Amino acid sequence: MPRKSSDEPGRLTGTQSIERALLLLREIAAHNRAGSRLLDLATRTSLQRPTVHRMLKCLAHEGMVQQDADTHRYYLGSMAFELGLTAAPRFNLRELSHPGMVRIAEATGDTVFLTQRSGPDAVCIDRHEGTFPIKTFTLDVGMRRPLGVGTGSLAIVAALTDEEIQNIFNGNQPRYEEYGVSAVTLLTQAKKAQKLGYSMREAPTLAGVRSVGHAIRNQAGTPFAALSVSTISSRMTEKRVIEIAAL
Amino acid sequence: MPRKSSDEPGRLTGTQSIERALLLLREIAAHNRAGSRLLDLATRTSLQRPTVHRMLKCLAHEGMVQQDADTHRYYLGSMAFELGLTAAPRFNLRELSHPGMVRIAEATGDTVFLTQRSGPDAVCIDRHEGTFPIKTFTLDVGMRRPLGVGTGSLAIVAALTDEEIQNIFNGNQPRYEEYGVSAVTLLTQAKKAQKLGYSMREAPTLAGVRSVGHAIRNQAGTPFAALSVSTISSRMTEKRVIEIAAL
DNA sequence: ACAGAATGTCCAATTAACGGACTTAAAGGG
DNA sequence: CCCTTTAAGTCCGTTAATTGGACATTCTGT
Repeated sequence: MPRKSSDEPGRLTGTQSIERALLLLREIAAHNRAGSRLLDLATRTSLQRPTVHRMLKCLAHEGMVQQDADTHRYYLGSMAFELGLTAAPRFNLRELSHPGMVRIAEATGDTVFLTQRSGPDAVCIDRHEGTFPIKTFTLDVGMRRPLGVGTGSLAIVAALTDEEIQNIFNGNQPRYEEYGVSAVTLLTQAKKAQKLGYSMREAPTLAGVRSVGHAIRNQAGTPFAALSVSTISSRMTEKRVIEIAAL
Repeated sequence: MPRKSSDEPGRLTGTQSIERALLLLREIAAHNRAGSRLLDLATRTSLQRPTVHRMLKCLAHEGMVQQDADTHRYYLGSMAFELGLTAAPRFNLRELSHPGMVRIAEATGDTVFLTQRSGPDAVCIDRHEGTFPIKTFTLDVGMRRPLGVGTGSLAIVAALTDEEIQNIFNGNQPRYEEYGVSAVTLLTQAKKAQKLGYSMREAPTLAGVRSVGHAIRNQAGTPFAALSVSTISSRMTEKRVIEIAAL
């Protein structure tokens, strides 16, 4: 029995390799700046090297990923980009949020980020720069990190039910280490955010940078995205909540 | 023996289901405006209905596609969009081409399209409107069609080797019907484009609309993209070639 | 309310994917 | 410069995952 843990019970069947391929794509996407080596991908996905290699060869052949000829590192390919272009018209959250983001950026002078939940991850899908001369670019558009890592991300988590939070934190546990956080500290921060109604934290990497995030819910009430603001000092935290509520 | 034809010889092994899943994604992308029904996808991909259904369920679960709850139609999902955002920074053809597109649009007053090859397909990745009041939007950004359908697309084909052209036309043959063209007429047009150095044709759907396209080659000399211009009348065909050569 | 057509599900047969072991290529260090 | 280490890439017998024929269910139009 090679399957070490039975994982989720609601597992769908007959699609192991597709699931694995998509897992690989997500993992490659999460490290698209620096690229990923074969072994790293195998480790991070808990798949066997030959399996990863075979799948990547196929994905590369189809253009979903591309491999740097010199470094052998893997990146997302042109087909990923093209599919994104095709899918874009149906995902207008960016356009919907844009006026709100501009308003917040103007009111605060700081940079505003739009983050969207994507399964166990959160992806930054837009960024609007403020006028304040010291800019804090803690996120790039397209950046994918495990849910809980990042202020907007944390705001989404905090807005979920306790059961979902547990599931997510359990599932992402091994991945948190890479970002220098632990599931326990995240849980504490999420609890705090639940009380406040918005998430707030000091950037762990850059001292003196503080961010505030607020979740966006759909008609059904489930949070699926978040707006967040990054500043160098701790100015205005309440205002933002009001601003965001206007959306 | 369920495999009816041995297809290409350089077939890679151990990745059947991933190949099929990506085939589905491309097919969904090619009809993302109207969406695709299960049966249509099965027909177009020559896969069995249950197989398609199982794969789509998985892809939907992972967010790569989404199914309209009412119509049951399938569309590209949020994850496709997100992967595209992540991949975008590495694909700067758009930015590189932008000045050239603006220049051509200003010089001609017409709308300019940037088309990129994607395996057996071509995808429109950018569009720049001209000032001329009658606008001919024959292509939307993200639109995916079989190579040969569309003027830019045809320019790419014409710039390939005869062997490749044959392979592509053979492979796409069943798909051309949907677009009201045949491989033989395309071959004639491609030959003509090879002589001219650029592709030109009347839009088959709209009378009085004529387009001109020119392929873009990479360092190795292989064409991977094309610029094309759409006009209502037949004005200026040579100028464009010069303009495009400047890229 | 019914027929036709679509989506969705099940499960035994079989094949396609898996992964342990091996080979080849590239870094790194003495 | 050669030798060690580490990573990438390949092979192939085993077996578990995928396949697809047949059936159930839901929707659509008259």
